Amino acid sequence: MARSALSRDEVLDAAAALVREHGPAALTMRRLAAELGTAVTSIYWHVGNRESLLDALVARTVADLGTIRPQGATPAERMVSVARSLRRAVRERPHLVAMVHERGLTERMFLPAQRALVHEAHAAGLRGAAAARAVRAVQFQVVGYVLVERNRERAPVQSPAEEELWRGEDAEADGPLARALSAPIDTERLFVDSVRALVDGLLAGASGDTGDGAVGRGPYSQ
Amino acid sequence: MARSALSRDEVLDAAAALVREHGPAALTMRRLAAELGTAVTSIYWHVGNRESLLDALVARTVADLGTIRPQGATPAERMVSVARSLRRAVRERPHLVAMVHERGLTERMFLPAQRALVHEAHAAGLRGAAAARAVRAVQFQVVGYVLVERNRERAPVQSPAEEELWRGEDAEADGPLARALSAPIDTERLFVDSVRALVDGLLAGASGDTGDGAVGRGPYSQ
DNA sequence: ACCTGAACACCGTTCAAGT
DNA sequence: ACCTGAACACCGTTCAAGT
Repeated sequence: MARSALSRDEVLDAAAALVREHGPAALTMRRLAAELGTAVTSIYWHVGNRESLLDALVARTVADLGTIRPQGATPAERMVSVARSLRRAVRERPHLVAMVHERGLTERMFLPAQRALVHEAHAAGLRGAAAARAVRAVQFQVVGYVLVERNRERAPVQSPAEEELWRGEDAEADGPLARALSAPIDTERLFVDSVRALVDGLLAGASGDTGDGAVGRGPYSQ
Repeated sequence: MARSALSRDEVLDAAAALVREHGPAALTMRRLAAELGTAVTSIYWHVGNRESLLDALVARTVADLGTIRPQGATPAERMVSVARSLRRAVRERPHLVAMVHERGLTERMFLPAQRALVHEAHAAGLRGAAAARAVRAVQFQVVGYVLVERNRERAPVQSPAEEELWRGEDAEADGPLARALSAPIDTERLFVDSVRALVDGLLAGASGDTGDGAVGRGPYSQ
């Protein structure tokens, strides 16, 4: 006997929950059916096949990450806030974002953020190619950082890695360096510091609503 | 009748070839056996199971990317050369590197490069925590860039993506910006430019064997 | 030491048949 | 319109049996 009114959204919800709680490998059509209390084939009626089920899940994640609300008093602060909220959103659904990444849609996922960055770059007084360069620089930086960070977290114990480094003549001769490199990274802080430094650098000299409207010759203002 | 002397290396070679030519999905135990002209179960004798076969493939890739020969007259040039050769190595075996990434070993893969960077940072006169910060900044930048780049290449046609952006008031009001953002990125150039800018910025003011000992006037001074 | 086929439990997917 | 079980071709893996 069938349970009543299985809907496509219900299927997607259950699939997303499965991925969230047990990882992508746990998402099999049969297990999903069991979870929903239906026959495997019902799922096919609603979502076509596994591939398009994953597509839908990925599309959903892309949409979820599409809501950007920049916060802060200055364009620089708002750009940093965009970066931070993106990073937080990614960390809340790592598996799903990994699936987005596997499907090559990471950039697509960050498009709303790109639009927000364009807006802020403009507000900061950047125009034309310089604005485009700034937006891309920040975008690459943020996306790249998050990917690297995710990777570091999933990485198994790198037993030989750290110690191997100390055997280098350079590290051996420089105690503080060795200690600094062996200490765990405060990734939150490194992230914010990097983004802020980059944004400050990119906006330096641009005229905008940053206060006094001073104009200068910044590194990227050529 | 068995073919003579199947070796573990032979299995790994065939597996790597399969991944290189047809992608990771094509690497099934049965197909691999067919490719080698042996029974499926022979493969199990040599490599244990599929998981450890993949482990071996990944370990091999990590080792392949471990040979770093910095080139250039100055520490800055040599750091950039490390970044460039890493990027090239990744692009030669995208599937295998993706497998390394999936297993969370990207950072481990870049460790030899980190050592090289430590050496050059030292040669440039950086010490202690400042040297560590510089090395990590470059490492995150390079790894992140390569990951983002790979992702962009695999991404399907982003039909709504580009046009959607132009509808933004900011982009519409700024023709050069819109054109710049719609133009394809010269990723090779953007990569080298970014790395060079970062390295210059990081090394600025440090005393080292950079030639005549002249110190740059600013992070991005050409 | 190395290889083999048979067998098991699991996949995704199709299809004719139900209501 | 929606759901079902049976069946198919494919997996990875184990194991007893060969040489």
